[in-house]
Formats: sequence, structure tokens, C-alpha cells
Amino acid sequence: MTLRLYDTAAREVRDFVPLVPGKVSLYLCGATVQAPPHIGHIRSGVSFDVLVRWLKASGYQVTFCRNVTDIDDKVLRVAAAEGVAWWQVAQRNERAFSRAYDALGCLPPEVEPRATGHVPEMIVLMRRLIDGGHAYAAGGDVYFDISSCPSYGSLSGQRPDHMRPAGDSDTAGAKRDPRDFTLWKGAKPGEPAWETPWGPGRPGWHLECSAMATKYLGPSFDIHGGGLDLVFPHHENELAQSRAAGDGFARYWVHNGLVGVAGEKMSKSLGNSLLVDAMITQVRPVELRYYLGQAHYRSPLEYSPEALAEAVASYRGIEGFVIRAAEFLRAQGDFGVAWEPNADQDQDRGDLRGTLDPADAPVGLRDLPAAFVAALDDDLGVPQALAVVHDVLHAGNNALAAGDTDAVAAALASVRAMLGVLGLDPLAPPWVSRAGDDDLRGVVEALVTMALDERQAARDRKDYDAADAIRERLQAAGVIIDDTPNGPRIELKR
RNA sequence: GGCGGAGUGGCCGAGUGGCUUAGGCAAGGGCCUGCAAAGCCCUGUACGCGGGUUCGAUUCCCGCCUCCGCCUCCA
Repeated sequence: MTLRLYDTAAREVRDFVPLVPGKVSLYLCGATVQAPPHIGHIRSGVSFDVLVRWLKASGYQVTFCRNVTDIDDKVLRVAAAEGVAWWQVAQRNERAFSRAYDALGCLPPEVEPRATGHVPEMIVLMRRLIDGGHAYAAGGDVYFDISSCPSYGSLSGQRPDHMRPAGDSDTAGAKRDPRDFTLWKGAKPGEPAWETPWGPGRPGWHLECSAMATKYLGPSFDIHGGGLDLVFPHHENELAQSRAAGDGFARYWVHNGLVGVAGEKMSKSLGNSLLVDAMITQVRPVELRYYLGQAHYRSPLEYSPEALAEAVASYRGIEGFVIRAAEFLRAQGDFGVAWEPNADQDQDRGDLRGTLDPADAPVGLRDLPAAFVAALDDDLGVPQALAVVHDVLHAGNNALAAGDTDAVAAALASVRAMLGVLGLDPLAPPWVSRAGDDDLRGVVEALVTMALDERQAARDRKDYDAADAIRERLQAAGVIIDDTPNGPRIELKR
């Protein structure tokens, strides 16, 4: 069984064979920190987080590099409009992206390089390109000569003779061909600048990614990812410049589908963004992650409040089983179902660990249903994988009803292992709350317990009006009572 | 104008030349419950339009319509 991935360059699903057996190098175009992240950005983060988790569960050692483009035209424009330094804008938005990635449970990358920290590498790359006759300096800028690259357009399927001339009016005069793209932008008065042999300036968007990807992953690496909107020109240009410089560059190109709203692509320039910060005040972060992750990563996703609500309902069903099963097993006293994660868990695989395994081993393929493995191996078929989750969950609910401890334990372990791969296990970090995060918890628990006792007394004397009044008051306060054969259990509504 | 993607039951969302025609959400009926909730059981026969190929197409081919993305900053 091998992982197969859709490769944009090949336009088909291909067997994934890493450059170095057992290892995977992955570069993802991350944030351009000109604004805070919206759900389209974070869908990309979640999509590739699932890929990373799946690669790790499959036994690969993954080197994941996700860059930050911390300078570009828009950052400068925003800074000018606000009357603050460019780096204030960049840092503020970079922090917002970090918060969003963390909130949605995306594992941190091995390295997260910033463009402005890699100017020396870019100068070296430009030197190679100029020496090789693929680039030229003109008017303070440095351009890539697309006529020097016969394969230009192969990634996106664009043919240069069909392309509209680039409309960058302020540089059009200096270019030999209007379709040549900018490697380096000469500084204009008042703009931040770094020194180069061709004069002071700042990085072009495409150059920085090539420089950083090859610095951390090598001249040839396995997977380059990003949103579908980056295929042209950004990835096309990266590929052209790196190949022209003699690097093998990415061997697989993986692109996630975009999130649309009301029939339009969510775009920074349109200003119709659904910001992550705002979204997670309406639904829990894990629910937002489920919504963004439940569709296939290459499908277009049309945002609507109704679709989000459906995803929330669906996830709550899954979560409900996990919690009830864990409570059941804990009451049986047979298994040490972990409610609180180990604080010092290994970061890479901490949330993939099955808690029912005494050895606390990381989840591997052998712990997962074959159908689940097959689904994810087939170009990350998360929708089919979720169908498997529901199958096992269904069996688990039946086991729960029958009081079959072994079957409940098996189903719970299986469901949690699968959810872990998807970053959705409710009992794993970051979704489970850390111990001691709420000093009031003990007080609240005592009060709720008293209320429950009072309700039970009312029920015992068949005073259902009084019992229901207590239930309603608790419910209004967000405490949901669920009468089970083993007595009432409570659940906190968010 | 060029390149690429998509149109599936009330909704979200897989998939396939016929055979057991995912899964979820919502809905209706039932079981359970003091009543609920949750869970369980049952029900619903869909593939944009028009041709063609075929014994048979939602699935293949041709044409058309609609929508989306890229060709300019964009995950």
C-alpha cells in the first residue's frame, strides 16, 4: 500500500516515492503577512497539517518548512497607511497567523523561515542565474528572462505566447520582455532596502521561496505545497528560476482548493474575509478545523453558515461518542483513559498516541482500520476516511449500549487513533484542556453536584416539575444533563 | 481570448459502466426514557442539459449551459 498524491505538474495522481527512503521534505507557502488570516489561509494550513500527520503516521521522518513572506508591496502600503513601520505590520500579522495555526491544532513546522532573513541566499541564487544567462539587472531591479527557460509554463499549463503582458507599469520599461518576472526590486525612496551587488532593494516574492526551500530542504526535495491560486505565477516562477539555476527543486506539487464566499473567492483585496479570530468566537476551533478538513483538500469549499453548522453537529456526534466511551471505561476502572495529556509529550507525535496502549506508543498504520489507511493513501481521502470513523463509532455506540467493555475499548482506541491522524481527537492536545487551567472548576463542580442531588431527590419523590425546573436552570447556564442508565452525566455547552 | 477545475437526493459531501448504487446533517416513524437528551432500528432512490457509444451511463465520447479559480496581489 503506497501513498498516492495528485501532482499538479503531472495533472494526475501519482505514487509518492520520496527522494530519500523513510524521509519526506515538504515546503509550504505560508503567510504573506499583510493582513490577519482568514479561513481560506487556515484551510491550507489544516490541509497540509493532515498531510504531515499522515506522513508521520506512515512512518516517515518529515521535515516541514513553512515560510513567512514578511515583506511585500502590500505590507509597505498598509504600514504607510497606518503610519507605522513595515515590520510592525509584518510582526503583528505573523503573530496572528501563529495564533491561528495553533488554535486550529496545526503541528508546528520544523522550520519557519522569514524572507528578510535570507537575503544572502537570494543574492547567491541571483548570481547563479545572472552568470548562467537566465537573469539580468536593469534599472535597479533584477529580472528573470523567461525566454532562457524553454519549459516555462509547464507547471501551470500556460503558454507564454498566450499570456497577457504583465501590467506592472513602474517596471515595464526596464524589462526586456513584459512577461519577465521580478527577482529583486530596487529600493524606492523611503522603502526598506538590503544591499546587493546590483544595488539596494528588497526580495521579490518568487525568489525568496526558492532560496528558502533549497536552503532548508536541499536543491531537490519532495513536496511543494500551497493554495491553488499560487500555481501561476508564483510556483511557475519558483520552478523556472530554481531549474534554471540547476536545482532539481520540488518533485511533487500539491495544491489545496480555495474557500469561496457567496460565489466569490475569499480574497484579501476584496475585503470579504472571514477572519479566523472572528470565526472561533462563533464555533470552537476544533469545529472550525473539522469544517475545513471534512471536504477533500482539493475540492472547492463554498462557505455558508449552514454548512458550518452541519459540520459542527457532525463533529459533536463524534466527540460525544469519544467522551461517553472514555467516561464509561473510566467508570469500569479497567483502562487508564487519559483525560489530561502528558505535559512533556514528544511534540511530533504526542497527540497521535493511543492512550489505551500501556507502552503509550505512537499510532502507526497497524492501529488503524485498513479502510481508513486506504482512504488516506488515496490522495488523502478524508471524506472516505471519515466514513470509516463513523462505521467504527457506530459499532462503539452499540457496544456502549450493550455494556461490552472490550468492544467499547477497542472502538474508542480505533476512533481516537483515526481522529488523531486528522488532528481531531477530542482527548488529545490542543483540544483537551490542560490541568489547572481553571481555578473555579472545583467550585462549579461542587455546585452542580448539589443541584443534581436536589434534582435526583425530586425525581425520587416523582416531583418532576421541580426536577425539570432544575434541569432547565442548569441548561440555561450551559450545563446539559443527560440521564443514563448509570445515572445523570453532565456536559458543558460552550 | 488562453489555461485549469466543478455541477450528485432538502443540505454538506464521496464514488462508480450494471452487483450491497459511501458517510454526515436535517426530516418522518419506531425503541429506550417519568419527560427529555443521547444512542439504537427503519424510511427517503440523486447524479446540469441535449445527443452518441453500449444489452445497459450518473459514470465513456461529442456539443451546450451554468459556476469557480488562474492569466495582476492572493492559501
